[in-house]
Amino acid sequence: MPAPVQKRSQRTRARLLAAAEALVERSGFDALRVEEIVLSAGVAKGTFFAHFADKDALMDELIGARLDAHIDALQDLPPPGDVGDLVDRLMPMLTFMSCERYVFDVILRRSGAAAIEEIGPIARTFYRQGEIVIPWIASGPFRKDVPPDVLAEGIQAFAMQVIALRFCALHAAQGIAEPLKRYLSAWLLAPQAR
Amino acid sequence: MPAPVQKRSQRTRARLLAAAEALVERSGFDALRVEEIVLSAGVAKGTFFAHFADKDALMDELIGARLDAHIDALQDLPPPGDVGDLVDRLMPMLTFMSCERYVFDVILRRSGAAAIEEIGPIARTFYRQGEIVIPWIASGPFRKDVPPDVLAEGIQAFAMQVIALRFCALHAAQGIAEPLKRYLSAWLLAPQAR
DNA sequence: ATTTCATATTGACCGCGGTCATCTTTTGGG
DNA sequence: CCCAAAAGATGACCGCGGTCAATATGAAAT
Repeated sequence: MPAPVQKRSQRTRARLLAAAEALVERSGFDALRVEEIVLSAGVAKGTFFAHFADKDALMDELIGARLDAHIDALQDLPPPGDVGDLVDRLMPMLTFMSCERYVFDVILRRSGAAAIEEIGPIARTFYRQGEIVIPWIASGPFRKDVPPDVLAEGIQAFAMQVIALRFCALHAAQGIAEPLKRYLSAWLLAPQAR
Repeated sequence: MPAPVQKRSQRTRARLLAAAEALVERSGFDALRVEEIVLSAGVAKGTFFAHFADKDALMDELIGARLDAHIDALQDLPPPGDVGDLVDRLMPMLTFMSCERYVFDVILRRSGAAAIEEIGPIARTFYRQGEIVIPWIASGPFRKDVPPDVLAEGIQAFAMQVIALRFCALHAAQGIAEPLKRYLSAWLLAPQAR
């Protein structure tokens, strides 16, 4: 982890990531086992933990990569025309975030930086999402009495809330988009505009 | 767990809870080990899991009890005069929720019901909190263009957001109350009133 | 080439949550 | 009072994440 210097080390790390990716492809994130990864990559167990602080750090990498791809797709779009637009754009990412309970748990644990210097991939995607959404909010048809960065943080808070509720049997029936649109209409629009 | 019938069973369960409580008192929630609990309670390990589905279920019980005490303190109060009042009332509970990272993790996992029939203590406290806060919102000086139950859910979302941010090194410095007041001022007040 | 030292790798081992076949105790019916 | 069935308790065992002293391998210095 602390700056891999030898190229052998880089290859090993790449093999571990590739093996993990393949296993996830086959049976999902929740079923991923460190033992299977090292077996498939042909290295010893200890080697894994020489490259990743713990299993969560690997998940951070894998999940962060997918989130990043979703964020990339949002880049360079014009501001959304209304709340429905906004939610529709976020939906692919939110759907992935809620594809497995375990995935959402990892995201919750990792969405904040563990330390100032070492911000993980997932935490970085939250930051990137802000960078994209804030200008949208600022130039779109949304309330102006609250700073756009605060509104953007609120969007993340409500998104997490909706996903969390989705994992309860009580709320599993309704999807993510509808409740989120309800929340964000209240959050992003000035009363007279609603 | 499925309706304890014999009184011997009830005593064992009570001993387990008492032992766990004592251990938490001494060294906190995070350091709690099932082995220590059963050792201290004088029962076998398997017995523990005959009374609690898993360790989380016990934590649900312990943490839920403390949350309940905080909710009790809110009962029968008049509506808060403003957002600051509201946050001040919630602070004791939020402070407990953020006393340990592990405690917050358990609350996150358990705040939704696992199944319709079996709502855990923590999920129940979230419901209770709603029952108390909704009338406050409805009769207090807050915006009326959004139903009070939606506003109450938003309060919970923002509270979780603020606590989650507190566990990041980047945001640890600022407390919980100030950021929460900022969010809730934007959430609960109509623009012209701010 | 040989030595040397930082860097990588190894795998036996540990901690701890959770399981289950087996044994013990309680209870209700005769 | 006795006995069978249900309820409860037991502890050896397992899965899996994570550790660490020992070992191997690269690369720079002589």
